[in-house]
Amino acid sequence: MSTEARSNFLKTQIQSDLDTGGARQLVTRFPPEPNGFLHLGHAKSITVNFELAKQFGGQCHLRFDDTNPEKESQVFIDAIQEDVRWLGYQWHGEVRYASSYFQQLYDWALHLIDEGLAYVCDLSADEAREYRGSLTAAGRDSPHRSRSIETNRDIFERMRAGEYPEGSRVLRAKIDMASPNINLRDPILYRIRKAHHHQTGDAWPIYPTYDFAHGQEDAIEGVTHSICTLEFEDHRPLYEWFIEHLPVPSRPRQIEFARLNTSYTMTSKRKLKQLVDSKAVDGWDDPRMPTLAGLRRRGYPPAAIRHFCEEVGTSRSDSVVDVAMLESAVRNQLNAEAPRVMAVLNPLSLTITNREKPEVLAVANHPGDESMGTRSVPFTPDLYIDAADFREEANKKYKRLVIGKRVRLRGGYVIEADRCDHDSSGEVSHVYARVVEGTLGEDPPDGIKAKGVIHWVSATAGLNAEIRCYDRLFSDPNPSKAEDMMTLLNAKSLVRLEHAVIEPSLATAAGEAVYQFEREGYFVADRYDHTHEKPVFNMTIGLRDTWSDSRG
RNA sequence: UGGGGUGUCGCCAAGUGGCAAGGCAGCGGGUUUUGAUCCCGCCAUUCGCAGGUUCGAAUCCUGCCACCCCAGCCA
Repeated sequence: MSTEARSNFLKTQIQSDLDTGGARQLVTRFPPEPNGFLHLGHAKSITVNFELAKQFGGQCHLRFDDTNPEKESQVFIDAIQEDVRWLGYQWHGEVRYASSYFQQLYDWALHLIDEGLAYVCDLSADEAREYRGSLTAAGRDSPHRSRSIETNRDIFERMRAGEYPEGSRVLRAKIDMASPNINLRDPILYRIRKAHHHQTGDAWPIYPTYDFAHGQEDAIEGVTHSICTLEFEDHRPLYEWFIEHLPVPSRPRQIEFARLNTSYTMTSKRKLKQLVDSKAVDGWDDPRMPTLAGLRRRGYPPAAIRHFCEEVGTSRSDSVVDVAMLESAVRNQLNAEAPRVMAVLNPLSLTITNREKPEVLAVANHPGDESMGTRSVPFTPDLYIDAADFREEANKKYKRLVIGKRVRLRGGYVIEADRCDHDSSGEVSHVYARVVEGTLGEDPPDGIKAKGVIHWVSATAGLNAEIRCYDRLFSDPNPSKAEDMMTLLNAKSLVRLEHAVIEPSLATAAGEAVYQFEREGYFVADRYDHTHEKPVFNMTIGLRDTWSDSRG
């Protein structure tokens, strides 16, 4: 996969700004509000900001945009930092908080009042909405718009002192109630919130709004390029208005890009919460969730997520990226780095009738990377193979074990099946086969080659394991467009296999270690539930499959 | 019907007046002790539509059309 940086409008613009001296060194920032868990969409934003800083030799800050205490908490602050680090990024300097700038923001609000550019408005929320007008009709001036500077200063200072109840008044910028851009119709700068803040405690009874805070936060930190998503485009004139009318230490610039949407996925916080609350999934870090915690538990390597974000590109057009692209990035990464092992998901007993003594085979850990070495795999007379790998009879396209035919046991001998037993319901319950001598690392001496290769595990030395097979959470490519997404849930998004058997080398697997179970897919030792006594693996992603039972 | 955006292969996406990159998906073929990987090949005479300017247009102009965002004291 190419890590070659492809051109995009952000890089072009930044290069131009750097060339013309608009900025000496690039400074970006990832500014989440600590009110929820990070998901794939955030990963895109994180990658964009950190990679840009890396590419241009600049720096990227992590700043919590914590201006609305009622929705925020320390739990999210901690989780977000862990997720950003897990993704592979380290922000420049200390973690920053919008709340650290509350005093400066307050002083700047006073500055606007003194300049006659802000006023206290006593309209209720409902009245304010009515005065704001509509998309097609201009708004009307608030009756409090012409208060004197002295009066505004006095009331605002009392707001700050906590003298008024919530909702009783707000501070507004005096811009233009008739602007076709509704964000410019005297936007609210401060509202009264008698809420305990996770960082500032009870120091403030008033809190700045996003619009009044964000650009100034950027300016304080020397952020040169404030990169956000398209829905903030209409806010840019306001962002610039504050920068122009306030004595800020630098002049940041806002640039917007299209947020990442992925098919078969949904990243609305509200809907994700619905999935958790309704128990459709097992929590915010369920392996089927698009949260970073979920992707992590699923076994998606951070490098794969980064590559995916790079490959998808950054543009300004609304789009829905095929989730197959993400899956491809994951396979790509794992193919290179995951050691190979064998595990039988649906065990079928197979007895080797011409062997009595156990043997130990040395099997390569990676077919294309000798440096990954070999491991010992016990080969005993009693084995398990997957039920799907045996048929009493089959056509020529079936390249697995068939009575009277040969197949190679991966990493071991070629065997030939002789007969099988059936259970009371007629299902095959036991297969009997023979080793074809002289086939360890060699083709059969008689020239009759094996039809294919199947994986296996010693029944006596193998370990029982729980394997959780995951599939896409939704069966529809566009769940977020649906009236009721719950009807679009994939009923088979989780299949628990309680009786899988894994090869003994896996006894020492560490939590979060990812392996390729040969011929099946990539599986990760669950970071919470996996123990050496009771192994639990999650299916990260299956191997690419260009063959299906319908063809054979 | 106000304002702001976006339209290039099934899905992303480069391209910035000189004659359509790349990835994903798909389809052929080869190698293979994973029906994986890997390797080779195929996959837009055409850039939302219609006009115009130009020797030359996806790129410039005009007019349409479609889709997305905005009326929180959320971010």
